[in-house]
Parts: sequence; C-alpha cells; structure tokens
Amino acid sequence: MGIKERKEREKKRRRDQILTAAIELIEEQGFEKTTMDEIAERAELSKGTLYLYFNDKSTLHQAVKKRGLEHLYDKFLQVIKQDLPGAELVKKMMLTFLNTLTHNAAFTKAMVLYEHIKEGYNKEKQEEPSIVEDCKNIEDELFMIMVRAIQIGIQDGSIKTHLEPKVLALMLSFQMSGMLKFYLSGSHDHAQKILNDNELSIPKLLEEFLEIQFHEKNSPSDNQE
Amino acid sequence: MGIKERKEREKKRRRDQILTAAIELIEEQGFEKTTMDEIAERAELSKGTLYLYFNDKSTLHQAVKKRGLEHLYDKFLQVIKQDLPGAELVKKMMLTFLNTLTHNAAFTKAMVLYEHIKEGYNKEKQEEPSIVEDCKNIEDELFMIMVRAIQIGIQDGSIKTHLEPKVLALMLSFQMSGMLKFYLSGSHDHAQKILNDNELSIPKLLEEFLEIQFHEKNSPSDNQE
DNA sequence: CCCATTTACTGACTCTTGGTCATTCAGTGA
DNA sequence: TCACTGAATGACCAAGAGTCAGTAAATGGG
Repeated sequence: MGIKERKEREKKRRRDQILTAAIELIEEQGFEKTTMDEIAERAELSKGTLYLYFNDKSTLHQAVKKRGLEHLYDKFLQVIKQDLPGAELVKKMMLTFLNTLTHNAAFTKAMVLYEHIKEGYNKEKQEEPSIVEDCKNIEDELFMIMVRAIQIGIQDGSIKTHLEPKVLALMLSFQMSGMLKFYLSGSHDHAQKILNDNELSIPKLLEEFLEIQFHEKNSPSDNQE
Repeated sequence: MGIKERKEREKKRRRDQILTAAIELIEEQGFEKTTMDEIAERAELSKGTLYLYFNDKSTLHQAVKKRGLEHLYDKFLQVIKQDLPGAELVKKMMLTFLNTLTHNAAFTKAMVLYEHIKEGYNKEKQEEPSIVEDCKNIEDELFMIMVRAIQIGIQDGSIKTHLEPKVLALMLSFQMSGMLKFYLSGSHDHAQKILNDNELSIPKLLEEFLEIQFHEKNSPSDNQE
C-alpha cells in the first residue's frame, strides 16, 4: 500500500506550493509587506493551512533561505568537481554566490534579514532539527567547500598565502557578505558611481581583490610585470 | 524675544528624549519587539506625541541610525586630525568603526535592517531633506574621510597599492560591513571557533587583512623577512 | 488681567495582520 | 454503508502601528 508514500509526496508538494508562492510575493514586494493572507491566496489555500506546514511567518522565511542555500550548495559542488587551479575554483564560487543572490531577491532578503529569527527562538516547541539549524549546517558545508578549494589552490601553487585556509575563507566570506549588502541595498548611488568612474563592476572588483589576496609578497615565484 | 529659541530647544530636547528611550529599548529587545507604546511609556509621553516628532516607526529607526553615524563621523574626524602614517589612520578608523558598532547594539541593528525603509518610501509627503537622505550624506562623508586617509598613506608610502584610493576604500568598506554582520549575528559559532583555533579575534584579523592589502607585490621596497 | 489663538499633548479608536481553533469535508478501510 | 482519521477552512482574537477629535497650556494683544 503506497498510500503513505503518496500522502507524503502530496504533503511535500503542498509545502513547495506554499514556498513558491511566498518566494514570488517576497520577490515582488519584500518580506515585511507580504502578508500570510496574500501567500495563502496565491497558493490557493486558506491561511490556516499555511500554519499546518510552517510554524510561523519567520519559519517560512527561514525555509526560503534554506531553499536558496541548497541551491547554492549544488552549485558549489559542481564547481569543486571541476579540474581547475584552486584559485579558479574559489573565484568561480564567489561569482556563483553573487550571481545566485542577485538573481534571487527573495533568497537574498532572507539571507540578510534576521532580526525576526534571533529574538525569542529559544521556544523549546522545536524538538525537531529545526530549519534554522539546517540553514546553519548548510552554511557550514558551503564554507568547508570554500576551504577545500583554498587548500587545493595552496597545493597547486595558484594561491600563495601565509594564512590558514580557514582564516582566509573567513575573510573571503566577510567580503562576500559586504558585497551582498551592496547589491541588496540596490541603488547605493555613491558606490555605484565609483565603480562606473573606474570602469569596474562588482565581479571585476572581486577578481582584483582575489588577485591581491592570492599573490602575497613573500612568494616571489610569481610572474611580475 | 528668545521664546522661539527656547521652544526650539525644548522641541529638540523632546526629540532626544524619545530617541534615547527608543535606543534603550532597542538595545534591550531589538527593533521589531519594541513597540511604540513602550517607547512612549519609557519617554514619559503618550504615543500620539511620538508621531509629532517622527513620521512613523521606520523614521524613528532611521533617526537612531543617524545618531550613530554622527557619532562615528566625530570619531573619524578625530582620527584623521592625528599626525600618523596613512596606513595607521585607516586601521584606526576601521577599528573605531567596529568598536563603536559592537558597543552600540541599537545603532548596529539600525545599520543592518533596512527592508522597512526601502519599500514604499516614494511617499512624496517628504519635501524636507528627510532623515534617510541625511544618513546617506553622512555615510558618504565617512567614506570620503577614509579615502583621504588612504591618499595620505599612498603619499607617505605606508600604503602600496595599484588601486584607486576610492576603489580600495570601497573594498575596505565591504570588508567592514561583512565583519559587522558577523558581530551582529552574535553567536556565529562556526566562525568564532575558527578564530579561536587560530588565536585570532576580529581586530587581529582586520590588521592581518590590511597588512596584505597595503603591501602589494609590485612594491619590493618593503621589509621582507 | 482677560480673552482669543496658537501650540503641545493625549489616549481612545481604527485597521491591519499574525496566529488559533472549532468545525467541515474527503478519503480510507472494515 | 458507516466510523474514523487528518487535512483544510475561515471566522475569530490579540497586538500593535498609526489617527484624530478633544483638552490643556502657553502666548500675546487689548
């Protein structure tokens, strides 16, 4: 009897349906402005039903984030599989990150807005793994893939640094989150103007930055122009 | 007749009183959780009065941010006045930034949470300069002070780079905003663990980072060990 | 000193929205 | 056919942002 399985599938479908509706709306109007009623309407369900699948609005919010992180995780795996110098791998990952985020406003917003979640999340109603926990784990995995790429780069000589791979990865992730904020806040005129004046874009700036990071002075074996 | 002046002063005092109450409460419970009623009570005023001084909650929120930025501006001015190598000036500024932010949770939260403001802020009810505008301006000024410090550093040789001062400043500000996020999200266990394992702290990491940025490979005139 | 006018403030009220729950309905299996 | 399960509903509630008619206080002219 495959009834249990079917029910399982249907449940997952419903969840997805809700999530998709939520993402669409958040993309259009932002998280705050999107009401649970709207999401319900878009998903062609009643509001009460949403609460059968998500504890509350902030959980739904986290689920959006999780979906984005999973997507990113797949992409990162694809990159690390490739047979390229470590430096290239790192660059590709960071570009992938920025690219994914810029083409997925809902996810980006979910990544950056967290006040909601922080406060009062000690509610011990959650004995299950909790989506927040999941997100953290995926983030950690993403980080470790970056570290792995850096290690490869150090091995093959494409990355010269005196820093621990993990420390370097930490720096790079700070850098990414800074750029992210730039993207999110959309029209940060001033910064945009500087980039234009110097015929730069964020990806180019990123490359430039990595260049500096990966060719430290105590490594003279590099091509000097 | 100094009546107008006195009224002016009193009005400013009230505004400050509200702002202070708001900051206290945000510090304690976060922005979302703090209600206008609570702020009113803390400020010993009625809720209606708050709305005589601030258009809405998000404006109040921006005002918190503005206050923090002004504080930061003063600090930055103090730094740039000092007769030190440019590299030192930059370092001091960045440390000041991180320091101020970590010791002022309300301001930090105001800096990072912006969804509120972005959405629907085309309301043309604002013909006055608008606090949002003010914040932007101060941010730009802060940025220009950084640029100034970098220029000094290039001049006195303490900063070696092939990048435009403004571009470098942009990078550094991305870096800062990334670190900021780290601080804000509080217990980012994983990152904290990495720092501990390497006997590092954010300020130390920052120094390390600047070291790399400021001693680029195409400048062999530096001390090599 | 008194009255008219302006200014500052109040808090009861409205409206929106997140979240709940008693009830209904559909599918299942005996 | 009927009892049972659990999925879905939407009327309902509470909280909090924002409003506004009304009140009190300060001001200034007569």
